[in-house]
Amino acid sequence: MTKRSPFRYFKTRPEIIRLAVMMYVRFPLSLRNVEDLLHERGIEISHETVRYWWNRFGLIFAAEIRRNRVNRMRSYSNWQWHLDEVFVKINGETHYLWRAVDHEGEVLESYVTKRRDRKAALKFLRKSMKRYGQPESIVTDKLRSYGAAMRVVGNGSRQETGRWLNNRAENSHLPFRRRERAMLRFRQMRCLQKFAAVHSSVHNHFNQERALYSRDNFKFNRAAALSEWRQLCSA
DNA sequence: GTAGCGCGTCGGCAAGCGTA
DNA sequence: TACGCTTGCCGACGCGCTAC
Repeated sequence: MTKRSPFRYFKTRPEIIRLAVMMYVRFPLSLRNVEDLLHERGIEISHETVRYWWNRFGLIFAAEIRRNRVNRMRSYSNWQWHLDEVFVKINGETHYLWRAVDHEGEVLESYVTKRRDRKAALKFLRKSMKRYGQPESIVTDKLRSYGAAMRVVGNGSRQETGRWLNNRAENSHLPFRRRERAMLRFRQMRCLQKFAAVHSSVHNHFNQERALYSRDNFKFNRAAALSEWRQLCSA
């Protein structure tokens, strides 16, 4: 069975679509910023087209990035997970974005809920464990919903809590917060869920932790990530 | 200090156009 | 006819300015 290209029917070249989606998701740019930057390169499209592409291809690209990483045997570590949640306002209503991060700072899972209770924590935990399996230990803040949910799934003994232990998860919110600020706000819960999922995949893909490597290594990894991005959905 | 206002920018929607 | 894409507009919100 031959796989049909998701770019079929599109008038614009796939590399331009990939570029626009990468600009919008990876950097704190608005739809209109992307429109203007592409205009500078002689590409005439409207901000609505950028939104249309990102809606159409965001999840497809994110899924392919995840698949590629698994295929390259970059197994997601189950040694230690860090869980944390942040407030996100949608039309004046508080929602919660839950995140699971592994010990290397790689975002494993993002999930949006309206509440912060045991039920929400349980749903998030089950979703993460379904995809990545059971971790050896889970670091959380002192929100009691985590403990209650972990007792339900039978790994209550693996929980570690501490004021500073969870900085890794807290730090993972920073790029998201920067992005949220640029967008000014999210309008819908499903939009936030979608953006969080795609943003974490793209952030994982391009995040080279430049401080930990030599300049040469960093440049090599960055070029490899970009080259891989340019191949997305090209098969 | 703060309340009110106007402006600019944002994402999002609906309708319609152009093209294969 | 189906689909990609544009246009025009909307409501929400942040920010700066002004008056009190």
